[in-house]
Amino acid sequence: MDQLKLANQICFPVYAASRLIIREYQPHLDKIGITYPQYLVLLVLWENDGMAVNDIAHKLILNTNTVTPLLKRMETLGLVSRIRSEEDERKVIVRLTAKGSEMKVEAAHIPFSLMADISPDELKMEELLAMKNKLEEWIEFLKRKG
Amino acid sequence: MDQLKLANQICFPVYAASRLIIREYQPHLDKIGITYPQYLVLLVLWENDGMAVNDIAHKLILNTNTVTPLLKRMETLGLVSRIRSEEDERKVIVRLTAKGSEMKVEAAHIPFSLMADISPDELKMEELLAMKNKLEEWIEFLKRKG
DNA sequence: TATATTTGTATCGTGCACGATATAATGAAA
DNA sequence: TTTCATTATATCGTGCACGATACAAATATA
Repeated sequence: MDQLKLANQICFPVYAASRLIIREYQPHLDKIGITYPQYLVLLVLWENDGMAVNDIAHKLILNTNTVTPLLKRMETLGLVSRIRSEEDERKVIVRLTAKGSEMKVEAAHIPFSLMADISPDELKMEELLAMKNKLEEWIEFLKRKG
Repeated sequence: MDQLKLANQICFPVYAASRLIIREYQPHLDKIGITYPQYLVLLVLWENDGMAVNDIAHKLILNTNTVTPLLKRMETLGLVSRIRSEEDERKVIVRLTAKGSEMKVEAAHIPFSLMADISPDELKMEELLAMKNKLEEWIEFLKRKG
């Protein structure tokens, strides 16, 4: 094997898998009218409502200049409210609306449907979990050095 | 266990890792003036010059409506030529220009630099290779069903 | 041969994703 | 308290990424 190309060989599969997985999410998310990044924001807020823009960006490892317009679109959809904090007027606090909260019920089936969609018989659950753990280890490293 | 928690999602680490890795490529690619998807197209053409748009898209698991404008930008940069095939006038054959070919020399160091950047001591080479193999197995499954 | 279907590429619109930059609020230092 | 650096968010421009759609060339079918 050509060791020189190891980096390319390891990085392309991550990039390709990411897009393929998001493609699998899409039909499920279409039914409730949101995108994958919007779904991620909802996951974060369902777990801890009322976060600042920066905290959401940090959770999702995204830049704030990606998250700000994303949240504006979600505000237009009626999923969240964006209200400037009174204690610190630099911060904008993002809260779920009733619609945004209630969408959790509609989305409850998605992780289960997804696992059925994306988990091949050849790849056992333990293998996926092992890969998840290795990726998270890797992400922590990349975040520290970035 | 709450399935709707970010930490419990298997797909988010793949999505996040993909972006973090591309961020690591960026400074290296900036030096030669291309983006990560453009670099992938060059990798494909360096290996097999003179491919149709569709074949490049298939190799990169991208839609042609992503690849067409990508190739047009690369044509503007003087990296490739796009010439309609004479045997089959539906096809557009993409070939490296002299500049595109020669860029292989400038890019030769990137896989080395990248491995130094992205490979933490905690994650051994064999573990990265094992993850690569699992991801490729997964990708094959997702491609088949998509 | 005429018609229908498939194939290959391109166009359009929307939504990320991010570097560069701007701006106001906060906090620290002189 | 004035000045300076930092923090939090927003704006702008460029480049993907993809669904929907269009269209011409090639192929299959009647």
